[in-house]
Amino acid sequence: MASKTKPSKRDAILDAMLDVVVERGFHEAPMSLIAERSRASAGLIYHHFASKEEIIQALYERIHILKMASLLDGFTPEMDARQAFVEGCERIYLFYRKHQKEMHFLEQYENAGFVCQPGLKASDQRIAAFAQRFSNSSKGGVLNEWPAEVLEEITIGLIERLARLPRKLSSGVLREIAESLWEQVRAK
Amino acid sequence: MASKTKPSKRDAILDAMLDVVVERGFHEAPMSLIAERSRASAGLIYHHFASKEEIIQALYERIHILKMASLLDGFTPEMDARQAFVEGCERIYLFYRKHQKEMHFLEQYENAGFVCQPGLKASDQRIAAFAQRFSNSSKGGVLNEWPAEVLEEITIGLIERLARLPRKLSSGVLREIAESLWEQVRAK
Amino acid sequence: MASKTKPSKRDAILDAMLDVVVERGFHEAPMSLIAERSRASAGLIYHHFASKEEIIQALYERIHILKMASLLDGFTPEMDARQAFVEGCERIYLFYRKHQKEMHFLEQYENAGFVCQPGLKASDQRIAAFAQRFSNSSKGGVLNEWPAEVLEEITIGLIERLARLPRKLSSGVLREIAESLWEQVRAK
Amino acid sequence: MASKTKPSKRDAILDAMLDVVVERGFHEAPMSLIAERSRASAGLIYHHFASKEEIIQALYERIHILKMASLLDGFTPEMDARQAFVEGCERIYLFYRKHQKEMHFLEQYENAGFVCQPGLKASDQRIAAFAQRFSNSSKGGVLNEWPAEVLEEITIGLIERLARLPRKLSSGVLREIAESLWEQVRAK
DNA sequence: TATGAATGAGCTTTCATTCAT
DNA sequence: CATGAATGAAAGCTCATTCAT
Repeated sequence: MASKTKPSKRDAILDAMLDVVVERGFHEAPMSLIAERSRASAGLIYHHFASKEEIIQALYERIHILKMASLLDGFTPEMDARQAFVEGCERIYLFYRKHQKEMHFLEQYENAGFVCQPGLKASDQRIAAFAQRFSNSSKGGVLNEWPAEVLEEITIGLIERLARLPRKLSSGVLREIAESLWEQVRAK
Repeated sequence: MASKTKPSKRDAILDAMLDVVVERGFHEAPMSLIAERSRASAGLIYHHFASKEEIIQALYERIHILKMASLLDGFTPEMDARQAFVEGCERIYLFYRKHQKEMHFLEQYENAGFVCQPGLKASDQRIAAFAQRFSNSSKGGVLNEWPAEVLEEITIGLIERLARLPRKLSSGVLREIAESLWEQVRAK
Repeated sequence: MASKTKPSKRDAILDAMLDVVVERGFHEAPMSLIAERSRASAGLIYHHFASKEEIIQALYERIHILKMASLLDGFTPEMDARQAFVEGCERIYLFYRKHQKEMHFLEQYENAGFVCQPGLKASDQRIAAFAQRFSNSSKGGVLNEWPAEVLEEITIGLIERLARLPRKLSSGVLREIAESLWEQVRAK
Repeated sequence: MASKTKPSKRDAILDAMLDVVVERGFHEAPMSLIAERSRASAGLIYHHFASKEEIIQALYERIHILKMASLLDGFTPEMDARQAFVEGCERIYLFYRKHQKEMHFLEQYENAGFVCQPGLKASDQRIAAFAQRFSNSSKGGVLNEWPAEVLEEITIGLIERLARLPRKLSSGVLREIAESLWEQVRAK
């Protein structure tokens, strides 16, 4: 299972799962509802996926890949660090606004005790380049000496949280925030 | 008797629910397990609570109150703004470290589509004083003109995220971060 | 149990059971509701009665005795048969109107598969006299030769049904019916 | 296949419910027993019906329709009133004898506080013709001036009761009774 | 007599999953 | 690829009953 089939139904099932989990939570996401929403019969769902768990994992993978692609999108190691950072923040913010459901799903997935499959992280060498650039200056990066997890929370993590707020930030305020964050985390 | 102020099964049930939800997520939190962990029979649980949902709401309330109390703890309107902010960040961080389970529960609760009942917010006039102080300078507060939700995410929200990281921050780094945040959000 | 105690609570429990069963049926008559309605605690109910079943049986007995007393009330073997019959019908009709709840309970009790305790029937020799009088003429009674059960249904049984109708019959119509019944069942 | 017109589990479930309720009453009719008797799993029952209540309502409907059909069976407005009445009584009696379980169910259903849903009464214009014929003479019917509910109880209602007696009436006695009832209720 | 917390078997119902068609 | 009737273990919950106080 989980192989590449005619996209339509398989994707419809993933879409339905995404909608239902975001609307109602992992609890209260019965397969019968997934079937109804995706207009697929119970049998067909189990033709595409071995179990409910597998649907969730497949959805997680789909979203994770999407997210990573967006993170790297437009980034090249040659860019000016400040510019890369500020523009990156703006790009990520817009991406998250466009994919609020997906990000909400991720949040729940990570909180609800699902085990993130290995093999997804660092699947790309571009990620390594990105991570290297945005690391502590002592490790050759452009950021200050706070722990890496802190830096991640204070930048991408924060942008993610801001994107989940109901109100959309104006591009002016967004840029101000991004620049302020840069001042906060850049190596001095 | 007469000594221990009712450790009461009610609390044991709430404790069990907290543990189970944090360990396994809202899905995978069957009542039978809550019963076992709290050493209460199914019947007794429903003697104290009308439904599983109600247990979760009661737990949410208990935690919310705890959190609010800690937020305000040690705060007086007479304090210097900077000092109140920095010390507040440190206090909140330590509180969150001490109550990681509770905070993990809150996270899940808010993400999983539960409706926070009203009547919990602004239960105290001290909260109003606190909120007034840490509002935009145009509203008489000590902070800059970013939207209130942004300011909340960038301060308390961020501290909460940092506290959820596995590694504990040293008090030095914590203070550095708190001071940096203050520079970021104070009215200029 | 089931002994004579201070009447108040014991009767309150029986009254509550009567009300609840009539309102909601034997199914949907939980002890918790009986407790609430009778303002007695669960413990107290079980002080008075050994089980739920016993409450129902005690209630049945109470009602049965009441019914039998009313049936015989005013009847003497010396009366003219026709007069005894017609007046009896009227008296029974009025009794049933006054005790609609009790009669509704009886109906359910008999239909729902409860086993009527023996020892209640023919507890009185007056009942025997009554039954003898209103039997087939071939057995020395004043009625025609239809089977006894038929005669019972066509007389007392019918009056009972009429009393259960929402609308109260005028005394004129009631008397007409009673007289018509007499013509139908008397020995010719 | 292609021969038996879906003896379908749905009907087996209704049959099982009928048997169990008649044998043991609405209380004491657990779904587990219905499942066992109908040889359907719990899940399948809830695949066909939304709830236990719905099974009972569906059964009530099935029986009600059966009953109405039998009432009208063989009746035409052209028939002589007396003949229609007497033959009708005989037919109904035999029908009730043949469907004692169904009638017992109806009795319990109506007594136990279930709400008969509308939409079942007067579903047929033949019922209207029947009701018109057997109404008070002042309304164009062939019966006397007693209230309609009284006339119903004294005729169909009574026949129903007689059919519920253990002993079967001989056709001679039955005819005698039917003729006697006709004398009682016909317009004079 | 009186309470009500506590029990636990059993209730109705749900739901992930299977399989004959 | 597609259906949906069917399964059965387990879920949330109820309720008659007990017992320490």
